[in-house]
Amino acid sequence: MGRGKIEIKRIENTNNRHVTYSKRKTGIMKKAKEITVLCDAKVSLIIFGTSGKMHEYISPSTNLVEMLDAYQRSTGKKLWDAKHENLSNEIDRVKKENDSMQIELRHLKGEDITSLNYKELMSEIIKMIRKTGEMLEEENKQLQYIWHQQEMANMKGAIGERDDVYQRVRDYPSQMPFAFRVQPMQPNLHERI
Amino acid sequence: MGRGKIEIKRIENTNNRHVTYSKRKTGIMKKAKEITVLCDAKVSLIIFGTSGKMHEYISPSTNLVEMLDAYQRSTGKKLWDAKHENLSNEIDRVKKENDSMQIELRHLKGEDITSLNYKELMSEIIKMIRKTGEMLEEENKQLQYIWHQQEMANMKGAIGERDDVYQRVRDYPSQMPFAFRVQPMQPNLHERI
DNA sequence: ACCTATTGATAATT
DNA sequence: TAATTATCAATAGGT
Repeated sequence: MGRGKIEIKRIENTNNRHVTYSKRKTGIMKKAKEITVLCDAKVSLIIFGTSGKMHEYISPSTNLVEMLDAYQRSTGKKLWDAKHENLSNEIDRVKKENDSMQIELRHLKGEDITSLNYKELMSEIIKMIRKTGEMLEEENKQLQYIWHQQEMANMKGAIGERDDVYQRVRDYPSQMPFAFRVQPMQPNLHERI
Repeated sequence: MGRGKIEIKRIENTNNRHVTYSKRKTGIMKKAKEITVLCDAKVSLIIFGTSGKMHEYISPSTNLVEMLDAYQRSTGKKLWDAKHENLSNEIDRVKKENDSMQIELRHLKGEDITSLNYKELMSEIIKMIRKTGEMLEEENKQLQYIWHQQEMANMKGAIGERDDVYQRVRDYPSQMPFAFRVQPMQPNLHERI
């Protein structure tokens, strides 16, 4: 398009190259503006000439950051530098820490396993401890009762009553009168926990 | 440049607009390539049409990130500061979440009250349970031993030995031979917790 | 998509 | 540089 056709290859004559750059730069900018208006397009155009001078055109309906966001969404390419990566990585790291803490919390609260919370769980443990203690206390009472019975028998000096004592032991506790049960030797066991 | 002059304003006919977009997009891309080759220029061209489809051209001698770095150096505008700030804010947010969870965890584990962690606390509880069990088991053994001694005494029918039995009970367990100790009636107590 | 009359861009010249 | 202009390139509208 000019006084003669030209090959598309680097223009070696410096002056010619600069002149052509200037003219074509104007032309491409104009084209960018035109397609923006005519076709509702969004254009980002940045040109650096050999001199290092920069020229840009951005469609008025947008801005460069928005364009680049759209670019990344569209291509999946990441434009960020190392700083950006680092920040993203730190977010990931902290989020993972977060997750594991959340899991630990859930475990402690027992939500995911027993549907009991921490307080309820502790209360269950304490009940179990008390029950264990009571079972052993019952044993003690039983033995103390037997001893007591035996003492009584011995006091009377009547050897013949021994069979009766054995009988009572076998049927304990159903037949043992409540009045004979002794107090536990660790009466305040549960308060100590 | 066509069969008739056109005004540079939005083409309302959708089909015409899309056709024109396609043609002019091709044209501007070609121009970008040409100025790149002819004039040693570096071009970044990104276009989004109304359909949302993206097209780009970057001079082969460079890449988008390099172009944007040059852009920032050239204009002094910072393209990524906004992004960085957003990321930093998210880090802060997540870290705060983290902190409050850590506080909750410490409360649950009782670290702030007893300076024991959860495992240590549980271990203490289990020790206490065992100790409780053992104490009661000792009591049982003691009573069973006494009963056993009394039985022996009764078997012999010797009432005079009674004082001796009382003596042994008072000094228990230091003087009681190990061989006389009976097995606990709840041998697997600790495993049940 | 293709065609082509017509406008637009620009290379060489001044 | 800037203006001119002959020529080539791009494309609007029609098929």
